[in-house]
Amino acid sequence: MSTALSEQELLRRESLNQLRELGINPYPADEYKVTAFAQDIADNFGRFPDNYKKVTLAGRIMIRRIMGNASFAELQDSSGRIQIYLKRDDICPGEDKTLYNTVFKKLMDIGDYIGVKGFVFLTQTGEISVHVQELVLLSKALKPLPIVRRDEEGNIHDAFTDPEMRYRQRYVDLTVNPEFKQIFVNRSKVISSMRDYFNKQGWFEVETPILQPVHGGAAARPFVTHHNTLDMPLYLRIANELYLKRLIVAGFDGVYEFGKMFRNEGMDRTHNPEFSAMEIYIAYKDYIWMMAMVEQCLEIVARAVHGIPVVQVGANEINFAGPYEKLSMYDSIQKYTGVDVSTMDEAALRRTCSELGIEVDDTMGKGKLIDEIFSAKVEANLIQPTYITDYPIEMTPLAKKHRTKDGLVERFELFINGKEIANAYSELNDPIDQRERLEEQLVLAGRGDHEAMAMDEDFLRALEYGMPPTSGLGIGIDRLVMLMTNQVTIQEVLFFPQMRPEKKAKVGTADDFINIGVPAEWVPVLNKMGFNSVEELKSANPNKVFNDLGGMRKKLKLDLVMPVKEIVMAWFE
RNA sequence: GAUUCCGUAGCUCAGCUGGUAGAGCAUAACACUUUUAAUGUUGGGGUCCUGGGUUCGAAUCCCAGCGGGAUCACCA
Repeated sequence: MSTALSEQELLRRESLNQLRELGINPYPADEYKVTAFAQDIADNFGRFPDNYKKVTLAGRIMIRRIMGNASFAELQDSSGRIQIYLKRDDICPGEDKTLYNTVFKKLMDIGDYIGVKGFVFLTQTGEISVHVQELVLLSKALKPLPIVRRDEEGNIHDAFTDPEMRYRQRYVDLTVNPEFKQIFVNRSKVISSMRDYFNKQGWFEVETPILQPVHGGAAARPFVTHHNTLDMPLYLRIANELYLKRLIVAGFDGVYEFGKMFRNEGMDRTHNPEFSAMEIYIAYKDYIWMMAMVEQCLEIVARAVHGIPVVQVGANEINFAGPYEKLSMYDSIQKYTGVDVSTMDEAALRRTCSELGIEVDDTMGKGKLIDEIFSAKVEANLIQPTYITDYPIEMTPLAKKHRTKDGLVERFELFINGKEIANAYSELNDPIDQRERLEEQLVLAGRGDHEAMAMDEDFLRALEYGMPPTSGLGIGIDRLVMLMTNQVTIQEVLFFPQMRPEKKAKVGTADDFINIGVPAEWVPVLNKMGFNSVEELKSANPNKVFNDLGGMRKKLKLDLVMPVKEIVMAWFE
């Protein structure tokens, strides 16, 4: 798909042609050996000026200030920006001043990648700058970047903030708003510090199927696809829990996986259809042990990102150092509503919900009703890390029955800043109990709960061979990253959040025009004249098009060979 | 899915009770050898999201659609 080109895009394409005519390859293949970075120079030039007498940098031109035979520009590399100083007679020591007068001043643009060699110095106004002695073009940019300007006080003018454009064109966002890169650097630290911690404990990183014949391990609607060779439906995983447990059956003591999960549900600022989760299963442990492990792990993560365990999230200071508060689900409901739901049956729970003003429907079982009360009345109050423990058995088909409390399971969820971050069980390893619990899910599914779990016979078979007592944990990585980077929306912590497809511009491709005989270099001109598809062109008057082509050539000062009339007429046949 | 706000130049945005579209930056030309939101002078650049309707006349009012934001609902 191509779109009609703007004036600036046409000019940049014309500059591209002129560069080639000057014998300059706008997209050279050679390695460019970089020896210095903007941030390092800014940090260390003052102390070690001798180290910067010969530097090579590469990056994009972001600002130009041309003053006759000398110019300043700002070069942006992966680490930051640095000012460069170009003097005509320094980069063009001989008679030929083309490199400065034409290439730099006329044919290069904001956004182009260049390489510079030179020495670092201090300008009269005291700005650390690179005095350029050699300048090369590394890659020509054909689309103009949005211009974001910063003044002396650091105020940002003309900020590029439209969320739609930032998410759809993340490459533009991170180029002109490089401060957002830090979120993704911190995201990487969250994941790598967790992985380091697990590996140090001797746990084993694994990969399990994303395409699953049965979608198990969680309650959610899946994406369905189809495998042609097997001629069967496959589901994108909503969880990997049942596969990781199979690996515990197989004899690994500790297995973990970072991976994408896919849920065909709503999208909002905390939900993306694909999201990242970490699940870990450790043999011979229980959920009490797991709480201590999570405390240790999250403190390490917070320190990896911030250096300290205390993280500012919105108006709250969250302390990730353990131990965290522990509250049973029933106690938490009692604490925040004053109602004791521990002995209620389904009918009593329904009455309680209506008294509390909570909407329910007929498909909801006892477990779901309790969860509704919890979600509505308790969750938002849990700011500091808090373990909610001992859930009703009905809402947790994969957790072991509580060792002492009837009707409950050994489960905790970790809430931080009012959001669920982690979920853990003493895993159910009694195959007969597991079968009954999954059968109860089928009953719920029959009542219309489309999130009830499916039966997985192979998983049950694995349990029948024997799974050691095991504790398992899942952590929502995106939400953890949101906490660690103080972001309110999941889109800000995903490079490429899901968006509706862009509206298709109703224009033909350049190839469509070329196929009817239009020279490639004239296609943008036709677009400029308003012909965005071959059909539009063919419905025009051929003689007028021929005349207008000449007019456009003159108007845009295009250095193109005018096609002869017969060729233009042939476009209309 | 509901409610609500928004969609104008490459970018950020003005545009009143309807009268043929404006600014800053970017861009083009000229000047300028230490500037830094560089500066000065002069230009060019628009499917006012799309499609209907009302009207002598619509960027503006009405309807529908598309896209996005926010809030709510859904979502362990």
